Amino acid sequence: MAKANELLKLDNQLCFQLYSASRLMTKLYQPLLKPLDLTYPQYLVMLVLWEEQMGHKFTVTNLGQRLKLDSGTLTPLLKRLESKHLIKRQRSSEDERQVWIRLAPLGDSLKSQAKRVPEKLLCETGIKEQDLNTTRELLKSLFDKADF
Amino acid sequence: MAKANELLKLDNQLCFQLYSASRLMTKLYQPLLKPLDLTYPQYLVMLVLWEEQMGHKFTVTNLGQRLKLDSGTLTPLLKRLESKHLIKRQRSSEDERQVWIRLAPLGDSLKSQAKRVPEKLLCETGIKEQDLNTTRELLKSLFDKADF
DNA sequence: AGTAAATTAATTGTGTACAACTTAATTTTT
DNA sequence: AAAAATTAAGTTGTACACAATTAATTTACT
Repeated sequence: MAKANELLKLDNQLCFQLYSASRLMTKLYQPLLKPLDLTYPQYLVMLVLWEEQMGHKFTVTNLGQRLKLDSGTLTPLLKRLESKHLIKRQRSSEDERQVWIRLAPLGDSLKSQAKRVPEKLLCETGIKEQDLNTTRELLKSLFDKADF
Repeated sequence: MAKANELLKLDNQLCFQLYSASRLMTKLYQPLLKPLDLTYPQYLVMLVLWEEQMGHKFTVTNLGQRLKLDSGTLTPLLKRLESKHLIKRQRSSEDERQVWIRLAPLGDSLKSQAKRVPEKLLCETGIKEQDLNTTRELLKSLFDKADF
């Protein structure tokens, strides 16, 4: 059937556009994150932490819900951030199952440098902020609409 | 500056929407690909091969350009597809640097099952084909426009 | 209270991604 | 033709992702 063949073509699949756009985006961020010594997923974790005041505590589960990542990904990533002295990991004494994650002073001070990253990205890629917002909204609504 | 703080918020970043949408998409495909015993990136490689007649030969570089993946990713992935007898890898005799990749009979026969995957995905997620097309076009134009 | 069920991180194993490098083969220069 | 540059695929090392499992703890329930 012609229809199924068309659907099967790589370029016609949203999945592939998303997949390659996402990886491209990571590559675009890389040179901007290198001075901060952060990988892209590490940067995302820091973004979440930076949204709150310095003393704010997150559990690993909190971060996971926000970023849609599980402990299998987060635990080693957070250990790497800790070894760079950007965050502190501390097992909760109230509930020994939980581990509190919070900004360390070095991680907090990194925020001012990070603030320049989004505008630099727009600038360097020549992406119009309007186009970017449109795409972002469309993606968000598409995935909010579907029930998963 | 308020503007920079807003830009820094996770939800305002297209990068994060792309990143999580892409991973979500992978997860949605997973149950559909499991019967085919394919991972999502393996499925993408197969899509490229299925676009051509059975005898068509691709080099690793060809596939890499199409999928925007390098040999460091493709070589082990292709070896896994070969071990499942879905493709054949054969070093070219004309140019010994190259390796020809082509569908094996089993890989070719898998195409008929794979044809159902895209429609099943739309069906199971309730995503409207129209919304999907709009997003796909917007993403494509956004990334074609930027010069990278 | 005491046990079952649920929750939280961590661990294990597989499979990408990709930078940087290596090796071998081919092409271009000189 | 020999040297230099380029190209193709593979290798190595690091860092995700994530399914499945485990271990420790807490909560719920009888």
